[in-house]
Amino acid sequence: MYLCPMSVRVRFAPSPTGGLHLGGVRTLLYNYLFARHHGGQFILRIEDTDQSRFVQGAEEYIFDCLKWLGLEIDESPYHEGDYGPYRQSERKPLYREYADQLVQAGHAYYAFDTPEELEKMREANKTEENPSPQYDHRIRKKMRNSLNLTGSEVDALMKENTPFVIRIKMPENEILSFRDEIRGDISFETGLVDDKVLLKADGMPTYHLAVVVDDYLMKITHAFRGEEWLPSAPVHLLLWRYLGWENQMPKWAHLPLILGPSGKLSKRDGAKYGFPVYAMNWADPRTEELTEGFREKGFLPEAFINMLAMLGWNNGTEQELFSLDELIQSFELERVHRGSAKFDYEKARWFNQEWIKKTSADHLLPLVKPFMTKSEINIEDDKKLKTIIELVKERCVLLSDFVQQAGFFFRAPVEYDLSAIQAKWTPEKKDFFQHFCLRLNNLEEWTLQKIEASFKELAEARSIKPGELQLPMRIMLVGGKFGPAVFEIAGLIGKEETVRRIENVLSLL
RNA sequence: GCCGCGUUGGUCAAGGGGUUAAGACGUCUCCCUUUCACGGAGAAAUCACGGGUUCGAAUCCCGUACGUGGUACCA
Repeated sequence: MYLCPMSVRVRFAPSPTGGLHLGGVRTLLYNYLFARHHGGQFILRIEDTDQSRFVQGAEEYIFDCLKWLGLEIDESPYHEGDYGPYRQSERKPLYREYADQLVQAGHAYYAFDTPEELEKMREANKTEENPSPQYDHRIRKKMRNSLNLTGSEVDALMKENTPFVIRIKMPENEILSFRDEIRGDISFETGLVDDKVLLKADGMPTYHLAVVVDDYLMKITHAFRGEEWLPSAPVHLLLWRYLGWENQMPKWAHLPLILGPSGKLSKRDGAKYGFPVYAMNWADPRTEELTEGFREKGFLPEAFINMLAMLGWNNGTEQELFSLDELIQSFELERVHRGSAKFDYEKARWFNQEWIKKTSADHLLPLVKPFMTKSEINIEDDKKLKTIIELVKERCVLLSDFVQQAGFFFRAPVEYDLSAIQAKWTPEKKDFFQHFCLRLNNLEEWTLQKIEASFKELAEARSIKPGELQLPMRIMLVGGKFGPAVFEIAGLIGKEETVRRIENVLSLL
């Protein structure tokens, strides 16, 4: 006998029903960080047990997200491993076997109640103080199931292919306790939990059965999921016990929720408050509704990951900026919070700004270009764009900000903030710029030093403070009150363009 | 209704019996810069409430309030 070194296997199990929202990505991220921190494996299982909710393209979307974020998967439908298949729909026959085993052992039963009968039961038992009656140990005695029917009655129903589900038989009076890695000991009274459906009438398992069977067969050691699963934990615990696998049950951790400005974060919040909720754009093929993503909004994946990781975890130091590798290195489950966190878009923007500042122009270039192209700014010279990115990146919070901050280097402004000039405009200033254009045309060396020297010389000769002329000059070159130093801009856009833009604005005044 | 989980500035949060209760975002003021940023200095702002335990409670215990989740043949 010897002890194996700890081998961690963690799974993320998205359901392909739409985009991936903040909470989902964070669960994914924490799963990933934990697995990598322990040198373990990260596997992806797809929960597509409900075919009616399955959305075309949603599975690919999940993989695209993983790719964008740079998270590698060890096993999944697309990266086969030893425990496949990894889609629940492809594992269908497996579940029936275990469900029957539970029935045989008396821990589950067949229920033939139709949706109408269930509705009737709920209606009949609904009271003022109990608006949602459960199919529990009290109610099950009055329903059409194998606990109340005789063996031959059940057989007959089966022979007629009557639709049925398999429900777990919750004990009437037991206290179940388990340990949550984040919250500590939690206990539930079994009599208060309903007889959850394990196998649906279409033969597909519910999440409850599938998660237990798959985690067992896939040898999962740690299972992290959202807090919304806490109330069904007793059902899962019982299944592990009844199936005889309790000593192989993974360690559980329930992650706190991410809240929006008013309550639970929903994709509606995005539209309402003007920030993305999904990782990447998600266009629902059924409704054609588009939900904006962080990627398209102009976030760097590094910043998105960083921001999300810090929403519910920190390493106890003042460090806030972490690369993925640093996160992997310092991530500890013990430091994940119990309380839910409210998402703050301003802080998310700050993370992105910091990441843009620390990312090289080389790396930024291919990410910025699509935003320029989208705004119909053609980039023929990548090298020039790279120089400009370096020059303006500290003024950009989102990648989309490069359009405003760098666009005027490639294309004359479409609109000019003329009011900023007109406020203090004088004939002397007009005269200054007319002469300045002449001087520029005669400048033999086009460098920012020469341009600036020429500008200041002329200003001195006319006894106008150079400072008073810089703002008009800026408006002429970029259109508004933004951008880097004016002479630097003039240097980069070239002599002809500089003169053209000045003359153009002079004609407008 | 019942059950679960939670609660440190507006937000993210450190601190887990003795602290002037860190830090960051945001806000405001000032400096730098005659643009916008970046950078620098500073300010306002917090232990949900009520009871215990203790010499001493943000910290431990019990209530209450509030928030949030579950209570589906959804995950």
